[in-house]
Order: sequence, then C-alpha cells, then structure tokens
Amino acid sequence: MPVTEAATPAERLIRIGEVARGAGVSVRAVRYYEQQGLLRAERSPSGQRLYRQDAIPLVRFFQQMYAAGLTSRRIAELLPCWDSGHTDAEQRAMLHAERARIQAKVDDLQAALDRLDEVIATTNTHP
Amino acid sequence: MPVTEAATPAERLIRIGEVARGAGVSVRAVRYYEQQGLLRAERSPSGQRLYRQDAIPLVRFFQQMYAAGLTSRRIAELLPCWDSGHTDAEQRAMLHAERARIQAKVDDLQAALDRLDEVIATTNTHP
DNA sequence: CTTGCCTCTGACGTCAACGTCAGGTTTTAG
DNA sequence: CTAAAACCTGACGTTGACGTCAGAGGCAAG
Repeated sequence: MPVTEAATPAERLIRIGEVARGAGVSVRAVRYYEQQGLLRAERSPSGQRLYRQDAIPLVRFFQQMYAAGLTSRRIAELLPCWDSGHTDAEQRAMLHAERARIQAKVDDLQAALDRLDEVIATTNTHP
Repeated sequence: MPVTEAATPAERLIRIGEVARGAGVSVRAVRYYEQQGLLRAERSPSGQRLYRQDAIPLVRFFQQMYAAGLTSRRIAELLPCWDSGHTDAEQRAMLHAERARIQAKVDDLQAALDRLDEVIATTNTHP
C-alpha cells in the first residue's frame, strides 16, 4: 500500500473506444475534442490515449453544449467556470450571453411548433 | 377598368431587393430559396425577378423553419400543406416527425439552460 | 449622357463538427 | 503465434445555407 498515493483506489484508466461508447459518440469526435482543447489525455508508453472515467460525463456535457449551439471555442473558454467554479467578469458575461441566446432559440422553436401545430390542426379537419 | 382582371387593385410587384429588406435577409438568400424550389418569381422583360408582396411573409416563414432545423428540401416538401391545406399520409407523417424533432430539441435546450443556470448560480455565490 | 444603384448569371469560398480513408503500430482473444 | 480488433497520425471529404467576387447589363435622376 503506497504511502505517496491517495487513498482513492487507483482509478482505472480507460482508452478512447470506451470513452466513445460510454458517451455515445465516435472515436473521431473524442480526438477532435482533444484537438479543440476540451479534453486532455495521458498517454500510454506506446502512445495510446488514456482517460479517467469522468471523461465520459464530460463528453456528454460537451454534446449537450454543442446541441445548445455553443462552439468548441466557447466551451473551451467556459470550461474553467465549470471545473473550478471561478469566473471573471468576461466569463460571466459570456455565460449570460449564451443563456440569453439559448432562451431566444427556445422561443423561436416554440413559435415554429405553434406554426406546425396550426397546419396539423387544419390537416386534421381537412382529411 | 378591364373586365378580364380581378377586382383586386392590380397588386404592385416588387423586386428582389425589396423582398430581402422586407424579410430581413440577403438578396442572395432570396435567390437561393428560388433555386431550392421554395419561391417562384415572374420575370420582367429584362429578366429581373418580380415578386408579389406576400413573398415577404413567406420568406419570413422560411427563416422560421430554417431556424427550427428544417432543410430546404423538407420545407419544399411541406409547402403544399401550407398553401393548399391538403396533405397525404406521407406529408402528415413528416409534419409529426418534424414536430417531434423540434420538441425534443426544445427539451435539450431546456436541459442545457438548466446546466448553465447551475453554473451561473454557483458563480454568484463564489464571486 | 453619365453617375450611381440595383439586378443578373455563374462559380468558388466559408464554417463547424466531424466522416472517412490510407497506411502503419498495438493490444487482445484464442 | 496469429488473427482480429483497437489504436495511432495525417489529411482530405461532407453538408447546408448562404457569402463573395467577377463581369455584364438595367434604370431613374440630374
């Protein structure tokens, strides 16, 4: 039992395929996230990427932000807020701006839904 | 007072620039919509496009559908439902599919909003 | 008439998040 | 040991809705 190690049970590192399957994305996507500065990986002696298991929820989080319309750059800029909780004024501004943008998008989508429902209703009465 | 004309006061046709300005898009975009089969235009003797004034709300509608994630092809396929109210089974299926897709997207965005609000809250307590 | 703005066609450029292929090394299963 | 599966780098391809540029007319005002 090594004294220089933490009490945590020496987390098992996983390879890129397991991350991809776990998060439901392609291996290519995971490499892309690393290239964009979103994800870091240790390397095995032979050069293979090794991830901690929390890489999987992290990648899921990336997907969620992508789906919300954030770019890789923006996600990278906001990552510090995420894992350290610390923010400067600029980051707080970005957070609020993105929030507003997403909210506006929700409103747009809701309006589009209403338009579609309109048509669906008329097509039901006009079979 | 021509007898062969309808009683409507001979609607003034407008050129592409007026359509674009009126709908808040670029001239290029309007030409693109025509190329995609979404919009038709008469031509002046010299070849300039001439539109009826209802082209403006129509273009706004296209923008709304684009914002909702529909492709040009899909909008074109659903256009008949829109201006004639008639639909076949396939079109009704597409309408419902798009509706479901958009609704799912709204839910995703709402979840993303919640994540962002989480961070915003913690950054407010951690100034 | 000419100045300035609008329009035309045609074609290449853009951007983002990957997909896909080539050609090679590594790990794993039997 | 061997074959399959997984991984590597590097680089080009994809998609959709336009942007942008080139070169050539068209149209009202002064």
